[in-house]
Amino acid sequence: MKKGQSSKTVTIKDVARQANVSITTVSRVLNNNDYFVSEQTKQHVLQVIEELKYRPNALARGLHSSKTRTIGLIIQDITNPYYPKIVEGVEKRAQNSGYTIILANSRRNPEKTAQYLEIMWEKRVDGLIMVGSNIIEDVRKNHFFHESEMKTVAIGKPQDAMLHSVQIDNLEAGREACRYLMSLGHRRIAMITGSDTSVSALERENGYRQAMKEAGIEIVPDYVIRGDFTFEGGIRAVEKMKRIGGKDGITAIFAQNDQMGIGALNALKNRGIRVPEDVSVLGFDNIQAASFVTPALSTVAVPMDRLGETAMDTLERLLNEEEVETVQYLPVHIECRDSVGECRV
Amino acid sequence: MKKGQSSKTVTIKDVARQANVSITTVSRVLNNNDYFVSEQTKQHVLQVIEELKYRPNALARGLHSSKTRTIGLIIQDITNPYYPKIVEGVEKRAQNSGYTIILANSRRNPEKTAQYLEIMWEKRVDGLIMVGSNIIEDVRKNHFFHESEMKTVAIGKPQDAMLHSVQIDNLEAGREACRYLMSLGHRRIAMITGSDTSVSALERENGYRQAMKEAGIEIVPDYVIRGDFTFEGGIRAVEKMKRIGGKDGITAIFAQNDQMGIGALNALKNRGIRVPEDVSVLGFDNIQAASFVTPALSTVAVPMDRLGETAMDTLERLLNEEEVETVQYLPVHIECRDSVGECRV
DNA sequence: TACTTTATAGAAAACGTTTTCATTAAAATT
DNA sequence: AATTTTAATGAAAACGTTTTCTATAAAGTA
Repeated sequence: MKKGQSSKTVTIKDVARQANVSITTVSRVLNNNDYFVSEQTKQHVLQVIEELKYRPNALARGLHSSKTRTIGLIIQDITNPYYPKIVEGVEKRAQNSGYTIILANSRRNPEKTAQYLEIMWEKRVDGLIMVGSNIIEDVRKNHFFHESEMKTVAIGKPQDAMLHSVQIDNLEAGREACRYLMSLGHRRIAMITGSDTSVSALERENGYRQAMKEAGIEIVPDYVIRGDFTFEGGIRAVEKMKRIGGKDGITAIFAQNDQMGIGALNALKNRGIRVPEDVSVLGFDNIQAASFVTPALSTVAVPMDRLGETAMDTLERLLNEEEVETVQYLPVHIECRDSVGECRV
Repeated sequence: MKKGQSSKTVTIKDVARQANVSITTVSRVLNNNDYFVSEQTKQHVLQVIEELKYRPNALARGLHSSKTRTIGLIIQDITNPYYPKIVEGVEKRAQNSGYTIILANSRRNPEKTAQYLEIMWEKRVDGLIMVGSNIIEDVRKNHFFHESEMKTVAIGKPQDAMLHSVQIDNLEAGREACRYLMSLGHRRIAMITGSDTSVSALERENGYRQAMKEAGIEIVPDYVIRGDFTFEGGIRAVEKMKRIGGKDGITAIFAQNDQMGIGALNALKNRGIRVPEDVSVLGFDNIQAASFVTPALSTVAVPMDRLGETAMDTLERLLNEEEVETVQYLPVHIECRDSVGECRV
């Protein structure tokens, strides 16, 4: 423990001293505020900075400017295969433009969301991206969210039409999915819904109902089974279904997410029902596991990476005070794999 | 756009003025530095704080104290099902003790890692958790990492024995896995290795070799097939295997991660080889998809959440200047599902 | 030549805290 | 009653930047 050489972290002062200029000048070359500093001094200062490996203290900077180049990303549950892709999308664009992400994983707990918002406010994040209707609502009602007047973009459908958002059109997606099944000859199409608190779930269901109606097919109430977005929920749903396949059984199952779709696949295997020969199964989301299972799950592919990327792009434009359309829809497509086939009856 | 009432954000000054005390006093009640402030004033100030919904500016605080209550979490690829659980583990503990996470997703790019480290240094994170040997090495060699003298804990095996780390014992895990298969009567056990740059992969392989040796079984070179930790790699590996099942074919396949294990499952189905009747398949990691596939994949379960939690706990103790053992091993266990059975030949 | 402009630079205030030091009033001790 | 201790408070410096304002010297302009 020697005394003299305490390796203090190098500040702008050190650079100034070493370069024989004022800190003002250093600050100027640092910010490239070409505000009048001679090329010569500039180069010299730059060299000293390099020598000393000086990096400005972001706290000091932020304190003064109230800009932190940090954004908050609030999600429900990083463990859900749906989210990591979104996170990556956001992260990609964020890093690209010099923003850092504070990750807030609410674990579906509104209280945690509130805590995180308070922290985001304390840390003066420049903006916020939030994913999922629940979160969006939790945030919208929060005091500190309003206090901060944070620029925000939602991934998903906000109640408040004023909020900027990036979404997929769940109704249209449900409709298309259903039409796709009908185009293969299916008429007796069952649906495993999402949890009844989910807005997306409801819209997908409406899309399905609408498509059926348009095709003049009456929906047997038994064909719509409440699910909960879990693997087990998918299994239970299939167990509840009466007749599957055969002359007047269900010929196709449309699950509102892949987890349930995969659950359905497993339950069908257990009941000795072949997919897609006896019944087709269509999922939603296109998580990685969908391509791992056998038969590989056909699904409505949500562009999760693009959602993240677009959200970050939008946020950035908001932060730059540029105009952006309030709601942006991203297209889905149907990823055809092995679990959906033509109707055989 | 009225002029007078610009809703300025409320600072400690506002609280002080409103409460008719000095900012020193406010600061004192804020920090609960029970340094001499009368109960009465304290309550009064607290009330004003509540009224004004005042929250201290973390930047100003951090600037003064050089403590930001923020940690950096550097991972390779959030999209890989292995990581989200770790992230959640870290996040859980972090939030619990008032730390915020800056997420750095390096996307396997050393340059990005370097950029992130620079930012972490600029933002004065208190500590760092890094996951995976590559990352650990990239970080270890980085200038700003040393500059910052950041407290760090690695998840995985660091080259530098001085670094604190939380790990599983890959060699022992490989050994146990292999012994488990042998205990079911398997002798002709193939291994699909991980990428050859991975330290863990090498150790798991060594464990396997050691177990085989201990049992006096010679390893046919053909039985060890280079993989790359991907689903497709698992498929290709199985395609390369000559005899599987039957009198003197391979009776068990030990894949070094679940993705490859699942790939193997698919390839075997394609070749018309039954699992586990003809051949058993054992994976590694225990990702969610392992329980989704059929037959459900038996696997060496890595406690990913615990790794994250323990890492954060350790980091916290480091930050509190407490003593912590340098390396901590967490136990794995074998998750028995359907893809492994007794050897039938 | 005398005055204005312009390029370059620095001093000092500000950002919102925490902390050190000083001050006062009340209480305790002599 | 005079002194010391202690409880409660505030003023001001510090943290590391950016920015505004001021100052100088060189270069143009009249």
